[in-house]
Amino acid sequence: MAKELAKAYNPKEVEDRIYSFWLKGRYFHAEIQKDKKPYTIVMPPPNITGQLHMGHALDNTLQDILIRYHRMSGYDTLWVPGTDHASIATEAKIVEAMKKEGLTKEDLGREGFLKRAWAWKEQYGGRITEQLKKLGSSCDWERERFTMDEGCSNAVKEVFVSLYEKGLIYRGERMINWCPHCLTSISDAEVEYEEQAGHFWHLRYKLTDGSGYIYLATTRPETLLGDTAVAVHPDDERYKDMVGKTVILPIVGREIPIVADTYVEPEFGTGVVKITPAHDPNDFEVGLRHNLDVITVMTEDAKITEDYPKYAGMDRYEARKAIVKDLEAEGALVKVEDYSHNVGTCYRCGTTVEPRVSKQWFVKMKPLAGPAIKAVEDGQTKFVPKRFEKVYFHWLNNIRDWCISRQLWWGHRIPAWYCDDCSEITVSKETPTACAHCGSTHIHQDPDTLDTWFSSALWPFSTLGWPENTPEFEHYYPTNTLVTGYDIIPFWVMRMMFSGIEQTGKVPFDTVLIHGLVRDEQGRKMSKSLGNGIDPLKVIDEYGADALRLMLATGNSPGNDMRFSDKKVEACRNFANKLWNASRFVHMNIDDYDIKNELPSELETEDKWILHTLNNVAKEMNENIQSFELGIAVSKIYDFIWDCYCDWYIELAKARLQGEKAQSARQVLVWVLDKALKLLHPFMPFITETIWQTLPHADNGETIMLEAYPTYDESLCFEDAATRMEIVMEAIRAIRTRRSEMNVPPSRKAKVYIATEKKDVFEGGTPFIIKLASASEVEIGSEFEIDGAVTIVTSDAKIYIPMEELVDKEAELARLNKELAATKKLLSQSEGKLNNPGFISKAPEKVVETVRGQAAKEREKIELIEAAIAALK
RNA sequence: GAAGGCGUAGCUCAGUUGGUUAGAGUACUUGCUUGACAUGCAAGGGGUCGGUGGUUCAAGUCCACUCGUCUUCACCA
Repeated sequence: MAKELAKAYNPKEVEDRIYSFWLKGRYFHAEIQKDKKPYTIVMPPPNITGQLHMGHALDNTLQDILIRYHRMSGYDTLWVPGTDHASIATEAKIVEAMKKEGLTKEDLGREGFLKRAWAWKEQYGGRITEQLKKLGSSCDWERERFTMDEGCSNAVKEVFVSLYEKGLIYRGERMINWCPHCLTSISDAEVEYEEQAGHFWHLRYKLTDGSGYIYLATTRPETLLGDTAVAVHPDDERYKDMVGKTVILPIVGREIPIVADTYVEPEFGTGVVKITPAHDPNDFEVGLRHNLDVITVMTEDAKITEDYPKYAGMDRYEARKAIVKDLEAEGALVKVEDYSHNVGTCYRCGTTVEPRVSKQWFVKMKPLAGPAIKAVEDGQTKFVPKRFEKVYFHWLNNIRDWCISRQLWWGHRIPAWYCDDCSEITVSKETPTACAHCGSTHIHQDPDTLDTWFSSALWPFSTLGWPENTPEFEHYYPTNTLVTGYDIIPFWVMRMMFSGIEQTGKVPFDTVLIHGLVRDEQGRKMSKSLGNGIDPLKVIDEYGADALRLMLATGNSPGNDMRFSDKKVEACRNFANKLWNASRFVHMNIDDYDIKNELPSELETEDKWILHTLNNVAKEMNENIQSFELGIAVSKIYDFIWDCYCDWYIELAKARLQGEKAQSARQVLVWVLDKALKLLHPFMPFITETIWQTLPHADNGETIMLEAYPTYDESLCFEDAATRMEIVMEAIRAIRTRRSEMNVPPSRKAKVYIATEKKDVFEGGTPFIIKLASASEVEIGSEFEIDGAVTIVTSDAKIYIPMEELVDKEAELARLNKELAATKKLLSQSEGKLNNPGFISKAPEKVVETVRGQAAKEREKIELIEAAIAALK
């Protein structure tokens, strides 16, 4: 069967079949195994509105590599998948769809709307998880969770109530970021700032006592309607006498005070600021300090309220124009300047955020941030790369209270009830029937829902059954590795940290593996608006999931952004094909024989060399993966398979497969391929499984997924044989190079004379020199005198190839002299080091030894070259 | 304004705790229908590791300064 394997690897033929095979075998499923060490990852839950993009592909590839590696390494491995309800995104999507039918949320009512939202979730919510399967993600689908499922909802209520009871959740009237389009509050982290061209309107306010004017400037003249003061810096000499006086607010005619506050920068502008406590966060603070009135002048959708009939109903930008015009008419406008400034926008819809005073629920952050900072400082949780700890600390050190209420319906409803009689709040996990304070039954629940991130923050433990002390929670928590992009450290990582510590008393994971963004070929961020996003599913379709995974796992280092390019995926696809064909070669040579996956009792030098090399690769890969150097790890097995196994071992074996030692060659071919497939499996699961299943392996092995990951094996260390092999390989390369330089085609064979002191090494290597260096015959001796021969010198031999018609004695001499000079230069460098007393006394023994050996080789080589030159003359 | 990243071959990027003559992929040049693979094989050219100074026996790697570039956070109305 294997002999009929297609000439090129076709991932489409195998991927779906293999994935179903894995599912059917339930190999992804975790059952608690108390005798094994657990290894747990919780998947960052993609939004149910989402489509798989390159970011997910990268994130999940890295997780799958870690999971598969640990599963093969004997851990009780659990990868919990799931999705996020994404309150604001989902609600926006549904409202939009309803709009097309001419419906609004209010038309359906809360219940009707939620019914519709759940239906939408049922229909589309699983789309992204299906897409994740195409990547080969080996998550435990039987444990798939959703942030709004019953368990997660219980956890949310539990946490809300507990934080409320500890006084860490409060309701208060604060300045919050309000999105006039989404009609909800959003948290500080959800505001994105962008530079916008605007204007600076310079105004003058008349002092009430008629002593003149005070000059100031604003970027938002429309907020003037809500001004309740003008502020200057207390130490500003220019205005010292004015503090305490009042001015007349233009248009409105209100008399407002001039107050002194250090918030004002005397250097900036005129050093005078108009204060609108209801519509600017800084002004709000000033207002609190000076006991100013808070006058809201805008409605929720950012239109001027009925309190100002002249402008009522105008949106903020219309009102701005109208007010500027009126200011001008009144003579209050001094001048207009162009001015570019940063404006906060809603991360979801891009609408300019309107700061607004409103009653919202907040989490008190200071007491929660402290332990979260300490946990990372103490190393209970480590960031990889470490530098991202700074980002984490920066956020936590500068954190403000977290606004968690959202004026949305899709989400976890806030478990708080208000009493219509005594106005007290009852917070409870269970729906109360009466006010906890006065016993009145006239209570109503808060209409708001919680920030999506409130439930995501609990994900590492809510998915394991918390607040119940389930066996899963007991066994798999704390989780091990959290894999995510640096862009969501403030949104998510930080919140999981303080939530985990506060609720469970333990950090939620020991390591945070941070990766960068996948950018487009020109290095731009992939975005919907640019339309430059690359669909991972299309890439999988064209090149295969393994190729995509390999591309994502290599070519960049942790935490750095990477560029996507077809060329890179193509190179990875070629590697898959290379491996496929190597396996095809193995099959062609073993299928007619009885081959077991075990090493022969007698090993040849080349066998020892490949085993020795493989053994070192296994050792290093384990180290690399354990320290999260996944890209380095996979490049090692890539190089091994391509350069060592294919380009050398298979070629070496070809000579042997015709002779009497064929059987042992077959055994080694299979054995090494088997190990190499296992080493590669976490990175390229589909092709490795496919090939592995066709190879001889122990009867109990159903899947490579559950095979042991190869580790270092003392008995496979063949230092000496490996060196002997390398000597022969060096000679082969040297001969090839010379032939190539002289444009001799491989078809033109020539006899090769090797003068060496290591005769046995070259005797063993003779068949390889014949096969791989186009030699017709090899003669080995101590010294040769040959006229008109091409001369090649390696560190261990002088090689002559008699090809008289090609030999230009002069050129040959020139080349040897050049090489002599180069080698002498190297030697003088080495000797320079060795003659340096500082080097000898301070460098480690190992390094000194290496340089000594090097110098010795160089001396030897110089002797050989000199002898060759003498012979030529 | 603050913090951080990046600068290594034409291009995209590796380079692990400082330690042989700095690597890969791709592109380029040359030669090969070599019974696994042209999605391939063999060989080659191409780098003063952004610059200057310092630490060290030893610097692409550590430190200081500097130039260029990108990102995040903050922000003065």
